[in-house]
Amino acid sequence: MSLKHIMLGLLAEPHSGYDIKKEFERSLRNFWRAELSQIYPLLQKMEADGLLSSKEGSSDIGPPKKVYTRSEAGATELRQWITEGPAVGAERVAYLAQVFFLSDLKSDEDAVAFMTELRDHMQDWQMRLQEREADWKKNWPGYPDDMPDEEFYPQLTLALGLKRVSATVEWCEESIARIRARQAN
Amino acid sequence: MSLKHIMLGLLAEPHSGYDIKKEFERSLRNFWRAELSQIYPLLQKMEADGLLSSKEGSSDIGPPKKVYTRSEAGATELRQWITEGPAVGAERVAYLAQVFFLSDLKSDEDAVAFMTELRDHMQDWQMRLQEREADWKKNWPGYPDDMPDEEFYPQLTLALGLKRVSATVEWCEESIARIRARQAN
DNA sequence: TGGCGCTATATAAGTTTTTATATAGCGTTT
DNA sequence: AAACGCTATATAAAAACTTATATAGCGCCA
Repeated sequence: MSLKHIMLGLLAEPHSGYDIKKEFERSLRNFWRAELSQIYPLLQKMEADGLLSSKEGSSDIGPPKKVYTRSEAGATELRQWITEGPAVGAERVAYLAQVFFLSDLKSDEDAVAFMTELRDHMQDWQMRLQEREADWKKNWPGYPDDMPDEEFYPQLTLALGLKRVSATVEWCEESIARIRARQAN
Repeated sequence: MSLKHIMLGLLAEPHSGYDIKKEFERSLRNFWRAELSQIYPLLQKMEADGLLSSKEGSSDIGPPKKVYTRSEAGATELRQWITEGPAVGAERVAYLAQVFFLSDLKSDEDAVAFMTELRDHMQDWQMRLQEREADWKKNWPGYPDDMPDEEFYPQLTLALGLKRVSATVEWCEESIARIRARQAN
C-alpha cells in the first residue's frame, strides 16, 4: 500500500491532511496523486494503528488544524517498505494505451492531432519541472549534490522526471513525423 | 475507466478472458496490467451493456472457451475515449516514491543498494523490450514504418518504452555515482 | 453584515483493483 | 488410473481510489 508509506515519508515533519494534499500537488505529482477523501480516513487509521500521533495546531489563516507526525513504529514501517526493494511492475500509463489503439481512429490526421495534444501536455509538464528546478537552484547554493539528504533524494526524482519528459517530447515529435511520412505512401 | 477501453481495443479481434490476460503479459505490460478476476466480470458487464458479443469457441488445448468481439457500439466507445484527448496526470510510479524517501534509510550504502537493484530491474525490462523489438523485426520486413496501422501504433509505444527505460538505466547509474561521491565528503 | 474565497476536516456512495479461492476440461506423465 | 500442469471461467471479500457532498472557521471587501 504505497499511499500509506508515502504519507509516512512526509510525516517526518508535522503535516495536516490538507498540508499533505498540497505536498502531493507541489512535489509528488510526478509519480503519485491522492485525494483528501483518501487522505483523511487513512490518517485516522494510521493513528489508530500507532504509526502516527496527532496534536492540535494553529493555522495563520483559516481554522485550526490537526497535525500528524510519524511515530518510531511509523518510521520503521517506512524503512521496511523501502528495504523490501523497488516496487516495480505496477506502472499504468493510460495515454500509451490510447496510442496503442490509434489505428482505430478514422484517419491518420486524427492520430496526428492526438500526438500533438500529447506533446503539448508534455511540454507543459516539462516547464513545470524546469520551474521546480529553478526554485531549487535559487534556494540551495549547493544544488544539486551538496544538499542535505532530505533534499538530495527528492532532487534525484526530479532529475529522472526531466530526462523522461524530454524523451517523451522528443518521441512525440518523431512519431508525428513518422505518421506524416507514412501518409505519403 | 481505462481497462474497459483497452479491452475494447483488443477485441477488434476475438479473444477469451484468458487470451486478454495473456495479451496484457505479452504486449501491454509496459503501461497496463489486469487480473483475471477483473477481466471476467468486466467482460460480462460489457456484454450486458451491448459493447461486446460472445460465442463459444474451441481451444487446441484445454476446455472450450468463450470468445468476445466488440460490437459497433464498442468501437464507437473506444474512439470516443481516444478522441477526448490524452489521459495524462494519473501516472503512479511507486519506486520513485521510495527514492524520494531514501534519506530515511540508515546509511547511504542502503540507498546505493536500492538504486542498484532498481537498475537491475530496469536492465531486465530493457532486455525484454529489445527481444520484443527483435521479434517484430523478424516477422515484419517493413519494420518499423512500413507496417499496417495495427502494428505501427503499438510499435510506437515500444519505441517510447525503449527510450524511457534507457534513460532510467542511465539515471540509476548516475545516481549511484552521485550518492557515492557525496559519501566522500 | 452579507457574501466570497480559501483553509480545513469529514463522510457517503460508488467504482476499480487486488488477493484469495473454487471449479473443471484436457493432455501428458508416472 | 492417479497425479500433474496448463487452460479456462468464475466469484467472494477486502482494499484502494474517485466523485460528490456537507460542514465550518477565518479574513477580506463591498
